[in-house]
Amino acid sequence: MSDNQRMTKQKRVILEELERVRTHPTADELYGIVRKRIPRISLGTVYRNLEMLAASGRIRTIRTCGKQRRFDADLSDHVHASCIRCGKIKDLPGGFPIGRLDGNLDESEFTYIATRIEIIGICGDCKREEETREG
Amino acid sequence: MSDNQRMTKQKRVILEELERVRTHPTADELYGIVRKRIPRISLGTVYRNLEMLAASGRIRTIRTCGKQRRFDADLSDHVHASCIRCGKIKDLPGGFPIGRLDGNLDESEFTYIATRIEIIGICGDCKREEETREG
DNA sequence: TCAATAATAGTAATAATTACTATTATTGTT
DNA sequence: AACAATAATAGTAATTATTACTATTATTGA
Repeated sequence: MSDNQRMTKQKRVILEELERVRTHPTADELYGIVRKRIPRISLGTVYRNLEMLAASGRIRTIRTCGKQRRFDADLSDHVHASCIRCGKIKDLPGGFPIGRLDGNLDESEFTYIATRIEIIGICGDCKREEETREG
Repeated sequence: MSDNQRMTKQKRVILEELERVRTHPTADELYGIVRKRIPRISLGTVYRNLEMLAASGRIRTIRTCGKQRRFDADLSDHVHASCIRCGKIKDLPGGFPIGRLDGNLDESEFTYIATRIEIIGICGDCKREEETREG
């Protein structure tokens, strides 16, 4: 880290595990994963590190469906498919279909950082669950 | 309402005010607005009605930056510009630059509802505030 | 090795949202 | 217009995600 952040064991493992999974986990899902390697880590540490990693641009946070924030270590442009039922997010293959979408932006009034594209819908698991419930 | 929802005075005023403003308010911002017309309305009623209106497809909910959900009565395809500092969301003029972005979707595994596009950045107000703070 | 201090674990606090309940208002029917 | 059924309300309590706090521990540059 070039800023004054220290690379602790906790931060390294959190980042490693976030990079490994492709599920865009919530903080407590990641907490569950990381605890297998650092059993005494606390949820607050997971939150704090995710916050720091996001602030330094190392990971991204996602808010779409569901009430929990999610995290993504993949910084490349890609499209997310979010389920309105369970809140889970999957990556869509095929990369980013458009470039910087700031043609209509008044740059003096809005400083551009990034473009986000997502597909909203219902994932297969939730769909099947609804179908069995309805008969 | 064609479903079994009743059109109460509260619901009507909430919808009217949400349609009037163009700021994509949070539930409690809207609560403040609606209270001018219905002083004894409760915040829970605002939440419940926004929930019902969203469920019946009459409005949309937005989660991007900031920890509060926001609401939008404009169902037409349009791009949002979200500020990572204050969480406020503005509409970008110029309509929707791409169509249904589901070319890469496996329809059997994900039921398409909508495409959302947003620009992430820092709004003019927050930018100016940062500049004065830094000198 | 060591001093400075960033980060930790554990816990308490905060804030957004949801649930609960007795009462009120809407709506389809008469 | 009055009525019965019941959806929705106000007010409040509960829940849940996230953040703040604090004494202790671990990292890092010298």
